[in-house]
Amino acid sequence: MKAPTDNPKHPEIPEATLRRLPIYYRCLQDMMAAGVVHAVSCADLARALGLDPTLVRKDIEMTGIVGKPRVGYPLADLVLWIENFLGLSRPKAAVLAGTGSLGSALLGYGKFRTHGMHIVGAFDVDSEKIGQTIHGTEVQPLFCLADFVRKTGTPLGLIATPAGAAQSVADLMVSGGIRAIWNFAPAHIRVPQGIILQNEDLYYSLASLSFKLEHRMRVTPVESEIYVQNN
Amino acid sequence: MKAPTDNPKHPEIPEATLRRLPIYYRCLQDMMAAGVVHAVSCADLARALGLDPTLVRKDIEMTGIVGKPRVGYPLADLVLWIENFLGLSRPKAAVLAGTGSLGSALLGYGKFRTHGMHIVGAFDVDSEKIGQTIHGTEVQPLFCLADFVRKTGTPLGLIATPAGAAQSVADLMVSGGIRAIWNFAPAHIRVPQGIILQNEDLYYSLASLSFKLEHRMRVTPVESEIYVQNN
DNA sequence: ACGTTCTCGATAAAAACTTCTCGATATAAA
DNA sequence: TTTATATCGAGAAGTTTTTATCGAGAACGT
Repeated sequence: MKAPTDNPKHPEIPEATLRRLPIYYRCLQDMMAAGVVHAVSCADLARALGLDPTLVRKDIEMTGIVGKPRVGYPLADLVLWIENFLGLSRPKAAVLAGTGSLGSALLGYGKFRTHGMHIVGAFDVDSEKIGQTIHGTEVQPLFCLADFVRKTGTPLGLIATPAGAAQSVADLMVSGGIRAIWNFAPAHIRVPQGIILQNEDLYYSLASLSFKLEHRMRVTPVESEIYVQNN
Repeated sequence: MKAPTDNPKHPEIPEATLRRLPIYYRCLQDMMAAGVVHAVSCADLARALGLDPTLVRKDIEMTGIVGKPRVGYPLADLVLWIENFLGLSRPKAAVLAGTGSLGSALLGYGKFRTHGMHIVGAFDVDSEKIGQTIHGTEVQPLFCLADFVRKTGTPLGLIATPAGAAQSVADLMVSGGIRAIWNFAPAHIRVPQGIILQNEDLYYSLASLSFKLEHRMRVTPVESEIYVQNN
């Protein structure tokens, strides 16, 4: 089984596909848990998720795995393949800035580890919190963040600070050489080209929901289940 | 000032635009807070967000507001207009299912009220929690949920239960006549056609982040700040 | 007052994404 | 063994979304 990343045909994965692959992944896991041992076809998966079968096939094709006509894909292989493709089995180190209620909750999410991430350091400005241990991680002073990132080579930074501090914390992370930022603060932050930024903002999400609710937007299953996520 | 919903030209707002409008909204608010009194142009906004000016103009055009050449849009008007367009100033009633750490946190988010939502009821199966008051809302038994939704006509349901309970809770909400579901449980749920469903799933989001981190995906400012959100 | 410049609004082009269609192939049935 | 059928894989067509281009109008400087 050739590593998916070696696939020479698809160096660029469409954003849309990347959003759906995790959905397939969980659905396939559920199928496996439900005792489906044999192969699974794109049509099966599409039916389970309310999507177009061709779309599912194209997405799976992107990962480079090959199926068998009339059979589909071996379920267990497919799960492992997607897991490997997304990198879920290789946890990335991450630092957390901000240890309020949200930050603490993030530290407590043990399952992150099996989903590609591992928080290795927590930082805060509050002198009361510094030195405390939250879910097994000691809180360090914020001014150590950049150095910590630099020395450990941590690629991922989580921001769970108040909105006002988000940009400066992001700058700290960038100065330490971070490669990606996952921002939970309700603030729009800017990063240099080449840094991956992903915002997790409930207010953004709520706003689009609010609009749809008022306008009784036509919502097909596809849109409602796939497209409309988390924004 | 004609209501945005009356705009006959654009009955269907693209999903992509809907994701960006809240971003503009916050940025404009920030500008106002920073003392920008006069008009703002699409170019200003685009520069502040690292987006294409034409894209911003198209999005704003969708809302139906008209600007003046060489001037732009009056800042205060534009903020109010988008607020009204998205419905943020008209809070929708919502019920919450699941009052664990996440559910409690959601009950504590006072700012939801100024962002289009107002939680009017909380539900749980845990007999220890039922009867308790969390952030001013009394927890009711889950079996009352459908009736509550029906009687009050609550349009929006939040799911913050464990994954295993998510689908059945969603079914309860649907049976009560809910119109939209905001799902925070790490589970893929299915709803009938016409029901708006929005998933807020950190694992989905983390998976795409994991992939990008491994593959050093080319990330332009646009993608990193807009497209990549919350998935 | 007049020309310059900036920005809107609209149209057109390009790109990205989804859906459709068809041939090839492996299993199952006859 | 032969035939029928379900499914993959690939290419084409259609749709949506983004980016580029252009004319018109309003403010600013001279």
